Amino acid sequence: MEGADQTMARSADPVLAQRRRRQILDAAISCFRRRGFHQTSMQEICAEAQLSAGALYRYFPAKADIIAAIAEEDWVGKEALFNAIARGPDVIGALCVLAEHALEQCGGESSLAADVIAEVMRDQSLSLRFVAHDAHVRRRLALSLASAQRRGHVAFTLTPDRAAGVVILMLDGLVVRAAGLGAARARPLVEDFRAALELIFTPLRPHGLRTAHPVTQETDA
Amino acid sequence: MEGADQTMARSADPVLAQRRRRQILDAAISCFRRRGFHQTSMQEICAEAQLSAGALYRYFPAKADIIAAIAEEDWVGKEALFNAIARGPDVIGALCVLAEHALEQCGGESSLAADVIAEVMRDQSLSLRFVAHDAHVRRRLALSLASAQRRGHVAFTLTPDRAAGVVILMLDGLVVRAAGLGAARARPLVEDFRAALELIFTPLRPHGLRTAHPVTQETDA
DNA sequence: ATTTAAAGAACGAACATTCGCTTTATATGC
DNA sequence: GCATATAAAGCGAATGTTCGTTCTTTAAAT
Repeated sequence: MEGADQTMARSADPVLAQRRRRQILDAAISCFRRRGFHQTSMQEICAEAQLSAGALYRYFPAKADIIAAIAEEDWVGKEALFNAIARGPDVIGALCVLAEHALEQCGGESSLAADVIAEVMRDQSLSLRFVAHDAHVRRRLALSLASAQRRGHVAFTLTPDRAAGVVILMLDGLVVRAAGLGAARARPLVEDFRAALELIFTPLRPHGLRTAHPVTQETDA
Repeated sequence: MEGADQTMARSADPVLAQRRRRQILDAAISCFRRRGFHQTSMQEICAEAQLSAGALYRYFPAKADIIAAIAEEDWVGKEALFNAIARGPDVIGALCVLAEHALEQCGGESSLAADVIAEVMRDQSLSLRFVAHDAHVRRRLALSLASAQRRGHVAFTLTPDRAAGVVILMLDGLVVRAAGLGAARARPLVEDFRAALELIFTPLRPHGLRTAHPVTQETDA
């Protein structure tokens, strides 16, 4: 066999490759936000990334792979957020922060949430990953809620799993409306979200002293 | 100037035109469900509708108009559903029926919900219509809930408007997850939805006999 | 000298839309 | 009634563009 250890020029640097991938992903995210997955051309992404088509295709073999990478990144980020939640006593507050965060991700510019879901519906490998991530998030949130209940930070009558389901339902709804209405118009919905949370999760005083009434004052009957 | 009132032949029949529009819309919906708005070609829609491109363009001047018509139709349908709700005593039941209905619309095949939202984000005229329809639905639901409360069918501590916001949040979440997970996997979420509703809206006995506690009973403190 | 990285022109396929033509149905003149 | 003029309805190939991707070439670094 001819030379395996001949001259060796310019070893492939994985850290530089990772940097390029990030640069491409950032450019793609920016373009996709502006025009959506299928209305954005590869040339647009190339221009935004200041890279040629040939170079880009060295890092992502197809457009679908860019989309998949963006979706994956999004889900991993969400998992991290959910993992960090509800360690403190103020579970409701933490969930509202999460809601605000979700809202701001769609702020000003368009979010990719709708595009990602649309893609998940039609791409089987994306679908599998989505289902897995979703199950993980729900399980994690249920555990956190159960833990918070055990520590006496919060009281609720639902199963932790069901409670997690409800919370996720509302958060997803928030994301959709933020996408459809824009962040500004969707912001008041966070207060609706909070109000619902306070009905579902009765907050308790850190030392067991209960609050008077978890909800708004009554209107006339 | 030659004949203005010469012979007059074959008057344009608006009912036939409407029939053709429907045929085209049905074909487009079918295609769009399968492949999404921007991955479906006009030729595909023509084939599905068994119509030539030239004929199709007589009824819809552009692809975007087909999309807009489908979205509009969807929203009008939703408004009708919300208008009919909560006339009876079982508000929660009616809302769950609505949830089931939303779920089944995505059953088996993909829904267009995500595609529509993605389009709304980037098309200004669509966005205006969406905001209007959304506001209308929310107002209507709030009125229905207030009415049900006045009649003693249900009791809740939230503002009717806030309550409506929460319900819509959850319903939207349901639609998204039905789209992402498929109808089968999303079905259990309807029970979560119902459980949440029962915490927010305490059902009352038809003759005004109130149930014991509008909110959750307390756990240990 | 050799290999990686980048470039960017080139590729065929597919796209939304248009256009000139044909068919079809009807209202009129005889 | 029949022929005919008229316009709506429909057709489908053609249009020019744009697409995602590939390929050949060049630059840089070891």
